[in-house]
Amino acid sequence: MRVLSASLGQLILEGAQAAQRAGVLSGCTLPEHAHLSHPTRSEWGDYSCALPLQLAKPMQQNPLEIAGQIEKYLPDSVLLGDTSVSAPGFLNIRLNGDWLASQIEVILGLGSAYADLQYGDGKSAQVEFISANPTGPLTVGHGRGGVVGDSVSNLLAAVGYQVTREFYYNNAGQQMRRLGESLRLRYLQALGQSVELAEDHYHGAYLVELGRGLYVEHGESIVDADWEFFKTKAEDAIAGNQRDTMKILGIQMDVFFNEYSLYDDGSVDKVVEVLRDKGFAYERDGALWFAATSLGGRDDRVIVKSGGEPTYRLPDIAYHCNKLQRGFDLVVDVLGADHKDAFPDVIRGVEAMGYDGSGIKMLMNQFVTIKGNRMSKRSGNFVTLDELLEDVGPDVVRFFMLMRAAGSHLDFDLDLAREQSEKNPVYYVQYAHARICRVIEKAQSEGFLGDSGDVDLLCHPAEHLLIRRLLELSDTIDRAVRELEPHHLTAYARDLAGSFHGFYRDCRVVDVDNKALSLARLKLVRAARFGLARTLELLGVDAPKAM
RNA sequence: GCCCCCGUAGCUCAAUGGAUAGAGCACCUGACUUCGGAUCAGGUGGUUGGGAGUUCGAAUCUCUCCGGGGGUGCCA
Repeated sequence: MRVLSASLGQLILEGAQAAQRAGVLSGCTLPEHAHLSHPTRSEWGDYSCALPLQLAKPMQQNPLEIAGQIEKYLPDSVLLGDTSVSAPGFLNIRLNGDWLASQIEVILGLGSAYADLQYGDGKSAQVEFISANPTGPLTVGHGRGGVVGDSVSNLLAAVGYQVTREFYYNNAGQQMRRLGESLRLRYLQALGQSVELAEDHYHGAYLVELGRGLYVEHGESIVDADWEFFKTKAEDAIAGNQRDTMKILGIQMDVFFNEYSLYDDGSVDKVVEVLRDKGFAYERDGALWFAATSLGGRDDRVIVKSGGEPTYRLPDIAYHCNKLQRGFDLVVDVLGADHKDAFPDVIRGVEAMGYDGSGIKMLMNQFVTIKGNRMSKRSGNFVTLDELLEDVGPDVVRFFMLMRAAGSHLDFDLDLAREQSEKNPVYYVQYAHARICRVIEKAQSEGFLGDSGDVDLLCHPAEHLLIRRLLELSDTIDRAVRELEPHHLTAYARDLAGSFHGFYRDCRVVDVDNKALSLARLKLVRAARFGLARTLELLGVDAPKAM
């Protein structure tokens, strides 16, 4: 399917070109795209375009006159219904009702993939998200990144990309030592020893439980084990817990990329070697520095500490080189706000290594608060994603996380999320789907079978609006992919559900006294089911048949 | 100090340089004895944090100030 607003914009540009050729508009350069919007008043049609206003200056002509000429020279197209011009210079378009009705058959023919696009065909994309250290349960912040990353993955697949969902398993480095030490101390506490955790240890209750568990299992036999033993115990338990949580949230990773492998296969050493050879790395104060400033960065960065241990930046660069070596056309890093500043340095590192970093995009998501409370993992004061999921369920978590632009702070409204009523926007959308299923069942029970309906009978404004909305799923997918902003889907889901509810009120579907119209409307209802189910699928939210 | 993100209705947030800035929640008033009322229709509610600038046109772009968050580690 094609993006409707883009097709209309193309027609308008063709009209402008034709008017230029006819000499009624001056021959200035036209923009590549004509932007369309939905007008606020229904008498202005389905779409309006401000192109004439933009052209007024370069053309040295009155915008209303420009709009009139473009209207006159619009090419013949089945898409176009009434057109009009309004002050101060808008060109308004109403879609052709017959064409709209005919699109129902197109949707039914294509099924739930009807709105998919093809511009990613033959390309591959990798989306890295969550990538939590195995040092504690997933937080609601990880949940946001997870839901955003998973939906972006769905969206990329919907435009044709072969998508790999990847979790960077960050299990080397100093944090893991702290984790091992923390668990060792918790175990010793379980033995009754009076030892205290240091400030930079992990204080969460989950390690207390793990420590007790180790005591129950091993007694005092591991009292002399070192931090690495405890690190492995903690890591295994926590990673398993994280995967369980992701499963509940409906996230299925394709690859768990292990940081250790970058050391094992020499990738990390290779980065050091190449950066040294190219003069992008130098020694100072016993440490190895990456000369980020020579590549436009603000500060040079340590990549190997004076003790010989790499900082996180070094394996990060190696990892991103590895992504490009695997041939991905598009790489998306879904990062929390705390990792945002490190991203440009990684890209500089990748480019210093000789790769083209332009295909690597960052999707930053701001932190999440619940009822206004900040959460911090090291202090142990946080609501886990597990707890949130148990409280309100995965559908509500996913939908709420996707209601906001990723870059906006998200204040999770627990009271609203717990509300199982009309107040909750998730149920508004799911209810529309359940209602659709019920109408279809009702129609079958009343003997409306088969697909003989004639869609030409559908000419009610509420029907037209619903069809238009269904077609706009392509626009929504296109925009969400272009901007890497999956939250457009939740807004669309509410609009589409609203259009269906409006249609349901105005247009009775199952009417034994009007079989022909009933059969036609039934087709529209089935098409609406594809649209709503697909939207919910892209969001990762269940589309229930009853609720 | 410096860098980045955010600031929009009482609350939580939308809005691709375009028309009278939109939804949901809250509050108020209504709706088919028929397909699910978890719905629908209407109302109240705004100096888009303040100020200046660019533009025919600014929530959107620029500058400045204020407020919130993040970063500025040889932590990740």
